[in-house]
Amino acid sequence: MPLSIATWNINSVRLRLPLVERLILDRAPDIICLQETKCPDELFPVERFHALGYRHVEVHGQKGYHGVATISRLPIQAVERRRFCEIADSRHLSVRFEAGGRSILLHNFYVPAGGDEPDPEINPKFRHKLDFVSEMNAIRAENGEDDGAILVGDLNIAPLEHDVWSHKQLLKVVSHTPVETEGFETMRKAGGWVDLMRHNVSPEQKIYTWWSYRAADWAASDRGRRLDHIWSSQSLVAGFRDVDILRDARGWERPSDHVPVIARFDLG
DNA sequence: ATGGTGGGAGCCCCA
Repeated sequence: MPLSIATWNINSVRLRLPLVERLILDRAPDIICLQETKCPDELFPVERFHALGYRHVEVHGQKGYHGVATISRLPIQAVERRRFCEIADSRHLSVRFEAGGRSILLHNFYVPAGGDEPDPEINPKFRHKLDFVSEMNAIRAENGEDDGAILVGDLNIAPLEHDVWSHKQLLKVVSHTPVETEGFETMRKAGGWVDLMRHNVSPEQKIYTWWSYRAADWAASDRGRRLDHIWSSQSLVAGFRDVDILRDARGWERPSDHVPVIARFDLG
């Protein structure tokens, strides 16, 4: 049974609903995980997704900032909307669904960006980011209840050298500092997670999913970072097929600064 | 060598 899961930081779901519709028409992913929806739950455009064949919509939003949503053609049940660092931000939603006779838990995350100054002593946003990632150590790929798990989202960290356009120039830039990248990889491995975007791609090859709005020509300068991720439990790796990064979406009209990433599985 | 852009709220926050 084929299964495709998309993750996309949409940067306002109401403003960019036409872009999500374009993704649906082009790719028809079975499940779409959005971040930065910036939409209170009662104003989420649920009916539009129903009309497009996505009958199952779970949201965890708030006014103005943050917010995640998981939109599905397959039946899903909301499992949890977790709070991290004892702050009421809407940054996590997990759902359960069945595919190929297996029960799968799907986590959708929006990790704090962390501000500009990479010093937790003087920048509380950076402290929050480090604490948030540390608390993610509790999110395990094998949980004893499900047959597998997938974790996606805007994790706001580019862990490897070739996840950024210039490793050397970004070592002191939030998203690629050693304290972030090391904590991130430690957390991923401790949780039993496999980095699917790198599973069949050489660590020497550049991968980006985000390009800043503050570039005169994002495509020409191509100063990107891999901030969006798709992980799975070891149990789903045999069924994993490939990942597609929709770079073209960065050039769509009024784009998000992130592009959709789609993982395809074939679960027997 | 610095500021560049964008969304949402509401006279400034966050990315």
